[in-house]
Amino acid sequence: MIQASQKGRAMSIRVRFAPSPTGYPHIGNIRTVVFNWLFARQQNGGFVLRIEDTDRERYVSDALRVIEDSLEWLGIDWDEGPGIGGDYGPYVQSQRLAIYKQKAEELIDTGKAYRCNCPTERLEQVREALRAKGKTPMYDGRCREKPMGAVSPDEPHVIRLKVPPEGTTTFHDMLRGEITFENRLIDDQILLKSDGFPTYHLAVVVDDHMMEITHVMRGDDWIPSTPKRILLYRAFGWELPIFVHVPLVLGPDGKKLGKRHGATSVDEFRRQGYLPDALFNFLALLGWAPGEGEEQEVFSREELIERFDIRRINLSSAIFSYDKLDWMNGYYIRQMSEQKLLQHLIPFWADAGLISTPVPTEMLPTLRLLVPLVQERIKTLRDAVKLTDFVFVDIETPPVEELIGKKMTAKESLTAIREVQHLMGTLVQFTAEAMEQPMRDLAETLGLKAGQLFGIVRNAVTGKRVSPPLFGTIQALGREQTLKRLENAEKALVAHIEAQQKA
RNA sequence: GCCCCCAUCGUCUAGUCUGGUCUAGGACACAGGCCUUUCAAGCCUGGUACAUGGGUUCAAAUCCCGUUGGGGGCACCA
Repeated sequence: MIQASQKGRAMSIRVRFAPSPTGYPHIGNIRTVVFNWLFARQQNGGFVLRIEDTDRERYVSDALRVIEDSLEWLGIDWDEGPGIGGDYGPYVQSQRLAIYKQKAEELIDTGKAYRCNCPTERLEQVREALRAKGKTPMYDGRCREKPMGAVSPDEPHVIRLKVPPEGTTTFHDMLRGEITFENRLIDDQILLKSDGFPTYHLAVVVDDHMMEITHVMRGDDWIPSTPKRILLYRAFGWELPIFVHVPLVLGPDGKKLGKRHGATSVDEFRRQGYLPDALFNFLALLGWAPGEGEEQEVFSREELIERFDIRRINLSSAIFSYDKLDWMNGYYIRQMSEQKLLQHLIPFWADAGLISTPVPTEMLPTLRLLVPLVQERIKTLRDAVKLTDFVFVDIETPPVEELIGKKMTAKESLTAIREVQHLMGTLVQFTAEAMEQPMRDLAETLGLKAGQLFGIVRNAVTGKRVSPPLFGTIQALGREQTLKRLENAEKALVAHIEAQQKA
């Protein structure tokens, strides 16, 4: 953690991630967080985590914990925030209510805001009427016209911003330039709700100002409501931060990524067996590219920090490609040391109920044998489970058709199985290296292609047509299990041949 | 409905700001091939894109305008 910035460090940039604990952080928001974090780390600036828990109705109790866990898992650290504090705290908005209230009252005193006690039903009616006329639904300003004091501070009410009825409001976006809105289409935004909590607009402006945030980088779904906040900054007489609206991340259907798109929360990606470094790399490249003819796709965190450039963020939204993420994750897996991969794999085997944790010492050699076998075959860590489950649990003897080799009879297959049984039973060293050549020799002796023989054995021993390399698999399985499964296969073939003869 | 943003292969993108070097490059995915005990991995090859109409210019993917398309927003939600 770097020391929280002092006011004197005017040169230092400060950005923030300000999630609302109404759900788990999803991958689209996190992509924007990645941009913020990369920028902060590159500029040696501050990265602030602030919790915007001003919606009491949608509050999810464990969301804060999951948000923190997700960030930590992805290797995104923050310099100030809940738990660790900082010079600008508290960093949880529900602990700052007095500030927002005071700021809202200030605006009433200066004539920039007013109290409104219109009931919800009336507001809905007003909006509906405007909608029916094809106009933008918004508040009609009834309470705005009332004399000061008409709505008592003691009765239930909200505080609204007085938006100029005419003219335009323009702000500068670092990526898009000037964006202009007509004031007559901007609603008299509620700043303070009747429950005493601020709305997003008030809280974010007050906090970004007080916390000296220099760059407000967020999704471009916030563009249409930005003028409301620009007006707020002006009402307070505060300097504007630099606005950077980054494009949204879309689901495969082209719509804003959300709960309906299946696995979207960071937590789900973790559970599915994605590596944090791979996900981070992928996310950094979603809507941003180093350019300059660069064709590299895999970047270390350090490289990304070094090369990230806000100005190179794309303007159009990007569809989240699970295919490319899978490829990248597989790539990272292949780059990993076997020892490291083993450590990553253990929790997944354990979750599947295939092994217990802590891993029993006698189980470790088996796992170590399995790692190189699966390493280049899996795209996610969880893929290893299906690829190796037969090593840990008993298999069903496969249907007899699977035990008969290509272009072979049942009898020939039976002979082959018996020869393999003999071979496996008499091997001095039960290792992949020791069995490969004898097995190849055996195939030749039997007049079979290696593939024919190995196919039969693969089915007999793994119960599958597709498996990791056969000899490594057999070694991992061990002599006892191998012989047992070969015996079962032999019995199945014998039964099949007898049945054929009777018919 | 109104407002705002955006527009290069199916997808992520390079190239657009500083027009010519772009018969548009890379990656993922897909197809074929090689390798091979299956599946992968790896290597090789292939197809697919400047939304559209008008300008400006000797020259436009690149600049301007319209159209179309896509997305987002219009709450006492963030």
